[in-house]
Amino acid sequence: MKRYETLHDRLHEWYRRHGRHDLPWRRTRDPYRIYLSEIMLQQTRVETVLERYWGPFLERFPTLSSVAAATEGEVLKAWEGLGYYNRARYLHRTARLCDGALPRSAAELEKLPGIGRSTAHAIACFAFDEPLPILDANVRRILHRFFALDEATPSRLWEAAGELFDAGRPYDYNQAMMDLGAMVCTPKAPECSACPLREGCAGREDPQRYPRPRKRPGIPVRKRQILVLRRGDALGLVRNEGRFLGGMWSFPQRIEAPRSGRKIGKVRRTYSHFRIEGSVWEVKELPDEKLRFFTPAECESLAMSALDRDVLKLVKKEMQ
DNA sequence: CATCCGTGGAC
DNA sequence: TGTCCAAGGAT
Repeated sequence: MKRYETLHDRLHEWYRRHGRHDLPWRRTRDPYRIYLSEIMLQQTRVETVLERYWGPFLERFPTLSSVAAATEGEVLKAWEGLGYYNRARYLHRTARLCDGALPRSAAELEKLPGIGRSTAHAIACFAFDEPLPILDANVRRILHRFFALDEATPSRLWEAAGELFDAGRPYDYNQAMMDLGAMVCTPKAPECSACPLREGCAGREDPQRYPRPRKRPGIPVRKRQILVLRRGDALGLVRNEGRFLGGMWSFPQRIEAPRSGRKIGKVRRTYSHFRIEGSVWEVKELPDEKLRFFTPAECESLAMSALDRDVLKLVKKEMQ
């Protein structure tokens, strides 16, 4: 596509000068590390991954084989605090499916659990130089503005992504677009005057108009009773099944308050689509529950959600 | 196509 | 405090 040659040149020059070249996953071609970064960064801020997860996780799991050799629980533990824990379970499944090495094409990568089209393209491009565009939140916002799209289907956005794509320098193009979206073409106050694509941008007169903001339904509040059963120094926990916090250990929850027990505090937490307001009770008995008992020290090696970590903190205060 | 799936920072 | 949102994918 000759049409965007000048804009591509400006984009690359902007990226050379302002890009985040020090990001650790840009300083490696190790497919596993690139893959891990793409999974960690799904719906997660760069700063969070950079500061709290990248180093510790790689120290514990330096290779794809080391992930495959671990239990799911161990991988979840290393993922603790990052959220969207299905990512960690898919990572574990993928590691076991791959037997040491990731496939080298986007088509094969996309067949693996937890890897969709955009992530497959990202890994294939960044690790194996396959010339394919990505379509993350940054690129999507740029495309909405560049082509003045109020709203667009995924199909239309992929088409737009392919149109603006620079197949001649796929690695730098994709990285540059993500940086541009994160640093210049931002959601709230885009700096169009600093944008290397401004001359071709159909939306630059009113960038805030694109994309049209999605109506967010209010999230419901779920009131829950959180039950703490002690057996000596040990606490009764259950392992979540299903997709919500699947594989993570939690204090049991009920809708109804216990008939007897002592209230020791409150916790609240907002998830992606609901909020929990929990009353924490110390109870003496808890029928019909598949409990396993762990001391607070043993809990440190279990994968627990942020809410259950808050509950555990309350309980430890009570036990002193 | 709509809904589900966490967390914490910015404002 | 409430709201938005950040390198998406599975169902």
